[in-house]
Amino acid sequence: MEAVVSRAAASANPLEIRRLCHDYAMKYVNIQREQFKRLGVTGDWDSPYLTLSPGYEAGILTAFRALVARGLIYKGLKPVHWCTSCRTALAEAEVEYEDRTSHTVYVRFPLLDQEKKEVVKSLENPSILIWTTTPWTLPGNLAVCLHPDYDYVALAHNGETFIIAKAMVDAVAKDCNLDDYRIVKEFKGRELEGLHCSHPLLNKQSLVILGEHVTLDQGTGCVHTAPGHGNDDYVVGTKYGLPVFVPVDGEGCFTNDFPLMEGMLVWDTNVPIINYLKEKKLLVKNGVLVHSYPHCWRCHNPIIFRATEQLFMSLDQNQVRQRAIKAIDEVQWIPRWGRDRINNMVEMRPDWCLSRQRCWGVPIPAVTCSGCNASLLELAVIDRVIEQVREQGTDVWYREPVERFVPDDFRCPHCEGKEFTKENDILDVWFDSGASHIAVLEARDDLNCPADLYLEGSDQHRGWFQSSLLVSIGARDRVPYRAVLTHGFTLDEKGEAMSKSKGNVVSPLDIVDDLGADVLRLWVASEDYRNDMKLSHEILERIADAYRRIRNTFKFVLGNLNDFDPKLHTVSYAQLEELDQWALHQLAILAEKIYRAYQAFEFHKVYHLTYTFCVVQMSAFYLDVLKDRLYTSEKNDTTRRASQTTLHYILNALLRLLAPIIPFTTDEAWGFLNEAEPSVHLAEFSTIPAEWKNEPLAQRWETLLTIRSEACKALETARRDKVIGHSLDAEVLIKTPNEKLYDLLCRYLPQLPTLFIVSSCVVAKAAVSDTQEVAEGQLPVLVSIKPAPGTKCERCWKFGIDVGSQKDHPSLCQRCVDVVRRNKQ
RNA sequence: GGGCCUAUAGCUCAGCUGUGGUUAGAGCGCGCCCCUGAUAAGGGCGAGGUCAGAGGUUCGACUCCUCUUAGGCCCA
Repeated sequence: MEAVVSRAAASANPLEIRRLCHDYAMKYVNIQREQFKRLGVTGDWDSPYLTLSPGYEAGILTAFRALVARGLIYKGLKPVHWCTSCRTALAEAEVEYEDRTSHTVYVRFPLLDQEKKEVVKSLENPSILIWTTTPWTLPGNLAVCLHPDYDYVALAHNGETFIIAKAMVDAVAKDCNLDDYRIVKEFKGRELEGLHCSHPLLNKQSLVILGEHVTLDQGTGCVHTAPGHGNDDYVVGTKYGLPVFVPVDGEGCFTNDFPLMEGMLVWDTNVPIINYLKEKKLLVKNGVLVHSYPHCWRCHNPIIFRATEQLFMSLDQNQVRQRAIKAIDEVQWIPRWGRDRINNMVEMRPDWCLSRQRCWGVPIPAVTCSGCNASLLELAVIDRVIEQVREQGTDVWYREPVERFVPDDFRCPHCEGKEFTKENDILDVWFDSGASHIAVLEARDDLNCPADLYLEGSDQHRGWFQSSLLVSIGARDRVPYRAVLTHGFTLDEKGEAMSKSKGNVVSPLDIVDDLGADVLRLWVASEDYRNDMKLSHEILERIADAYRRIRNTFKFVLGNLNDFDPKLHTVSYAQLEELDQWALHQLAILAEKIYRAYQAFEFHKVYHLTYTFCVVQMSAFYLDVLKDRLYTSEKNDTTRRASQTTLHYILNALLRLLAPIIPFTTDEAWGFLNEAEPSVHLAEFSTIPAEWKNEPLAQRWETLLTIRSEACKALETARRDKVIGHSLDAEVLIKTPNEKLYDLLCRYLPQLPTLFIVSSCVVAKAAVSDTQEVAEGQLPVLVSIKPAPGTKCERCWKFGIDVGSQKDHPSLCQRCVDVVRRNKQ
């Protein structure tokens, strides 16, 4: 962001850049806030915590102060991108890659102590051959790095021996015109660890070390290593305890650490160095190469890697690392492998480089003594900074003179000096976010630390989760969170990452515009977020279908509750039909499973459970069967009111259960339910009465449903044979040899036509032989279909022999006649 | 190259979790049919996987181990 803003305002001062960055950030804060609202995200939108607010900034510095007080902050050298003409460090985003022609050199590093290792003892004038495109970094050389597991060879040529990687022999021999060479020895890289070579330019030694970063795509497999001039070199050098040697100053000129060319600009030394190596017979071959090389985005000059003083948080002082690793096991990681992921990262990571050479951020509250040039981090100074930042924000550091932050009686502890200048660097932004448990949780009365849950994508095991943990352990010696949940990433239909260049990006905002926020939310809920989630046209289409189905179920139930007032018409549980009790049993089971799924953060199970419930239990069975009762019974008939009571319970519970997932739809439906709470989001998950769960009843009904399914199969056959069209055209005959089944069927005989949605049913005993064909595991029943006897009642559509028995209602069955007559009264 | 993760029907998920064992389940979609009093709806029936691939352990593996392939996140 600072780069974007700086490019727009070329020659702005720090305060101006900071103002532009602030406005830029606020613009996106507001955009994002509106987007979150549109997505139905719950939040305290009027008082978000913003890392750029004065209170938060003071919190960041409070965290930093605690680390200083515990002795965890130190200065060290670390290589950064450095522009020699701008005299400044560059962030990754400020580096642009352009083609550049570089000098390439093959240089021999003669072995000094070949007698120390058996494998090289007998070699004649052995040296390790390196290749580099930056000859000017050779003065900074401290080591030669080999891969421990690669094969290396000793290649004899003209009375001397070169050591290079076996895989590179052909390329190197060709490049260096080594015609008749012989391979005299072969060994693994690790066998040479600890040997010494003579330094090509300085009167010192170069250590042979091992590193996994060594590659075989270019060079010799032996890497010239200058810890002050490269990140890999720095990291591997640190492992071997090598110093960070930088013979180059801020203007890109050699210091007196390389007396031979002291004061010369590094770019001007490549040729002199090559000539010098030639003289010393150390150069095997030189050439040129066009390759992509980092340049400064501002002045377009090539940049260098140069170690500069940076501020670090130590992880091994006070055993921060060990304590963090111990603390990781106090946290619940969801999914569980998150523990291994962050554990490995904390175990392996280097000390945290906290300083950045930028101006948009929280300034490091250090002062430099003008007398002795010592950089000072003093608690007394930091406290004054915190105090003023809390009131005025961190601009105060840039706006006010240093005297405002240094107590009058303060003297440099090294030289008693009393003149100081302010530090220019800021803190890493990961420190900003990593301090939220101090800047927010500790600061707000309505919040507590540790937090119940941190929730982010799995990339944050290296980001926020880790920075929070390290700041928290370092500054407070406690975990910042009790649980950490991570989700995967959204991928395209093939499971590949979305990117602009691939053109497979699907914007969530477009989905919201096309299908609505609840459909997008339903999709999120439907996927198992613990893995990566695929998004495609088909998937969205499926979800939109499912959404409509759920919404339609709400609509259907609401329509049938139109004349139902729960206060007046509710029927007691005991008065409900068994079918209704079955439905409430199913609801109770569903609610139980959903509670469990929510508690386990398994939202996709909530989706699948409710969706299947709406489709299978409700739409395809209960609601379908209920239509006869709802449409043809007398308005105030107890059984009709019983069905409405049940529907009311079911919808009420469903809306509460789905409110977190489809908040807009459930709240809209809730409005028609006339409940006490004005919004479903103010209602709680309902407690399901214990009596609703009725296992014996459920088991009887499971059998009935199995028979129903047999009946449906038979009805389908009859439909195919043109015996019937609608199921109400049919009479079902069920025969079974099984006593228990027969008794069950007789017991429920009056209800069977309703359950099967047919006009009549007949149950009969069958001989055992009749059902021998029935496969094992299936119920021993035989179902046959014939057209229902009688004529069709105009009102309830059922066939009956009693239709027309009343002269004043020639097209109605007796049941309908009774209802019609009573309604007239 | 390293750490961690994923791979079950067209789609989304079950199953496999330190406890391997009859014909691998569901819903959607699809096909065919019915209905028209949930209608930019509703109902029924049906066809689809041998569990990414290879090898191993075992009497027996989707389920355990190894490798390979494809993909993801984070590093290098």
